[in-house]
Amino acid sequence: MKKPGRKKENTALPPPRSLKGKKGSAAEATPVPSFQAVSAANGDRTRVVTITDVAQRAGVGESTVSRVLRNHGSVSQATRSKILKAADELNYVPNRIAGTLASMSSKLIGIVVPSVGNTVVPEVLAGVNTVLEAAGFQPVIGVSNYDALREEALIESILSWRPSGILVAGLEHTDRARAMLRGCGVRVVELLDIDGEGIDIVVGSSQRMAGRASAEHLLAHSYRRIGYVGHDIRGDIRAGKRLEGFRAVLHENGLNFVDQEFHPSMASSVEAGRVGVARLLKRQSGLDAIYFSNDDLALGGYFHCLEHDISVPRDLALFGYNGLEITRLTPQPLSTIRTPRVAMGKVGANLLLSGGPSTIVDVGFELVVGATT
Amino acid sequence: MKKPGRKKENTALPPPRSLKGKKGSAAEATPVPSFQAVSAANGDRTRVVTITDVAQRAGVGESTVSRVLRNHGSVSQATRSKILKAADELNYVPNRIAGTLASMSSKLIGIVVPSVGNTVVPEVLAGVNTVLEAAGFQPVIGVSNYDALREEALIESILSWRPSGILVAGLEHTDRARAMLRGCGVRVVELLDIDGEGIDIVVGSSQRMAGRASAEHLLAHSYRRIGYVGHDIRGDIRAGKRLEGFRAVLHENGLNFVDQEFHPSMASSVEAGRVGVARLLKRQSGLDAIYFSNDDLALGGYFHCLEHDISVPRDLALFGYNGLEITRLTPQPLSTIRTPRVAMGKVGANLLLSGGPSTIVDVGFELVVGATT
DNA sequence: CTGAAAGCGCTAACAG
DNA sequence: CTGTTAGCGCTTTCAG
Repeated sequence: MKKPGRKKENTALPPPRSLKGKKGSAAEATPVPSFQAVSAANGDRTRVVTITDVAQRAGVGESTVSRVLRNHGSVSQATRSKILKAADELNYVPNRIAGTLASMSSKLIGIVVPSVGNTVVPEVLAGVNTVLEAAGFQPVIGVSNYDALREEALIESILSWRPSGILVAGLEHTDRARAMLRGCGVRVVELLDIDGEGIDIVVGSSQRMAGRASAEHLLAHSYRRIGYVGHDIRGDIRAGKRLEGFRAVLHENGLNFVDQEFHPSMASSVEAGRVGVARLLKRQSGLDAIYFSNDDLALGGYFHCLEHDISVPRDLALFGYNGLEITRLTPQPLSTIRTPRVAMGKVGANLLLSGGPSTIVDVGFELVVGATT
Repeated sequence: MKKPGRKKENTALPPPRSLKGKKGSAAEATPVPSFQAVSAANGDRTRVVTITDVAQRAGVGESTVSRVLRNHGSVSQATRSKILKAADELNYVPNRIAGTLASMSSKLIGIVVPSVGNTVVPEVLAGVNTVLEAAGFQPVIGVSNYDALREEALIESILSWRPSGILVAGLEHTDRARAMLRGCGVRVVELLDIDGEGIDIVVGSSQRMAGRASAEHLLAHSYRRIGYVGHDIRGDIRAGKRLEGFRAVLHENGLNFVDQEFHPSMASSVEAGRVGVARLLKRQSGLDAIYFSNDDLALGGYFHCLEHDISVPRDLALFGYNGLEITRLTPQPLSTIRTPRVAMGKVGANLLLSGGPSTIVDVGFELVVGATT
């Protein structure tokens, strides 16, 4: 007699732990020895409740249970409630891994973001999440830390969960990452930026135009001796594009940055802005305005000015990017460019789920004239 | 002839829209038709490459491919490279859904957080992620918005992905949520707070003690007419506990809050702090210090003072909670309580994966005496 | 060192 | 309306 493959254990199924100790918080003296499902080798192996258990308890077939639980197909009210009751009593939690494999369509959505330094990414995610949740999807997230190779690895890893769609930040990816996204067979949304070639759906605003708008604003306000303070933008491609746009306008007007300072920190930060401005001013280049890679840095610069009694914008004008909530709450609201991040996330997620054609959505940006220019 | 079961569809799946107007960036000449797929079975159905395809191409059995790909079990160098080559050529991306189902152990970790308003949660997640990633785990995240029922739903939903562990914020959950966490059979980590009854592993710091320490600090500095500015703390239980601790100390000293202001906003925010302080001061209660539910609020209050030339701390002292980076970069560093968030995340994730016994880890906090008290 | 085959838990035809 | 059954793609015995 052959006995290949794994044999189904016949271990006695311990009564489905009815945890419901009810009776309130405090009490609850359940002895739970060492949690983790009593992996106690052999002996009493704790098995998780399956649809089969529910079916048996309700005295019906598995498929009927499946129908009821997914609320799909018609089932008599009587059977339905019988099943629901059984499921509840057994504390049944469906196994979506199995469901996904069987149905070949998952309720997982992959998301790869560059960082979670400031609130920009979280805000976008909040928008995305609103939509996903309403549609019953669960996000699987990866953080690349502005590292293209890490991003590539994350994409591969996430794709192996066979998500129904994937959202990534920006348009720049390694060739292999792009190839994977192209070939994975699911919708791809690239968020935040629209300057470049997209894969499928692109939702964002032009970084270059934002940079240009910032420069034009400063020039229109007669600032001419402009400096730049940024973080390490080798990885932050979008910050680089803004800088490029800004610089282009300067050039078109026969100008250039008078001085600039790059903070070696990878992530943008308030501190980088503070330090950068301090250094720049120490060099006495006679600046009348500073353009920052984003609001975090601008905020830092602004704090430096506040502390050192540098009158803004009389002595020095400041301009950032993002339009973070905090920038309109500082003693003087900061001049910046605000992007509709939550909306961007919602739009992206909606397009991802909607199944429409590939598109590019420019959500635009708004130049916020604060009191620092 | 019976033909039950599902027949494999032959529907032509539309090729994953190649938005690409080609011409791409530099290289990209790789003929990679369409990544991971196109096993163009019969017809032109875009089928995803499976382990079977790799096995066939390499002329070996599936199990051998599995062994090589998981780097588990011994395989001759020759076969190994043959397989690796085949997998590469086919652009094979393993299906972890299937793998998880078969092995009954996933590389997914569930995470449920209350919000992503400020950087507190992202920082904890960063710590968690560092550890998870290094161990090859992928986080599945849910955001509860400080809503216990939503949290319960999220926990259930996440548990249905059969994660190998789950991290949640705080110790307060609905009875059903707690029951699910207890009975799910995997390790559970409760982060941020340690004041209460934990389920399995608890990593955080005492909110109550933090509140007490704040009060003691202010009293020690002779502030007596203290006010409170907070957001809607019905949902933010931890803020409530801090307030409770603070108030307890006041009572023990025969004092009480002179006045208080709760901003109806659910999430904490800089604006709530600004508005709250403005209202409080308008009532002229002769306050000499204000305790905030957290740094966001404190920051808002500080900005109000800066704008209205209220000398801090001479006219008014301010005290927050969290120790966000920005609080030490404002013109005057804010007095606050700093918690080791990244470390907390790391510790939590490590314990989750390590398989040790249930424990409670108090990561403590540090009272940062800034310039606002 | 390698292959065959039996499931993992669930979904989706298909046949009552 | 409901049960039966054949997989989903992979892992894991078990037998060469």
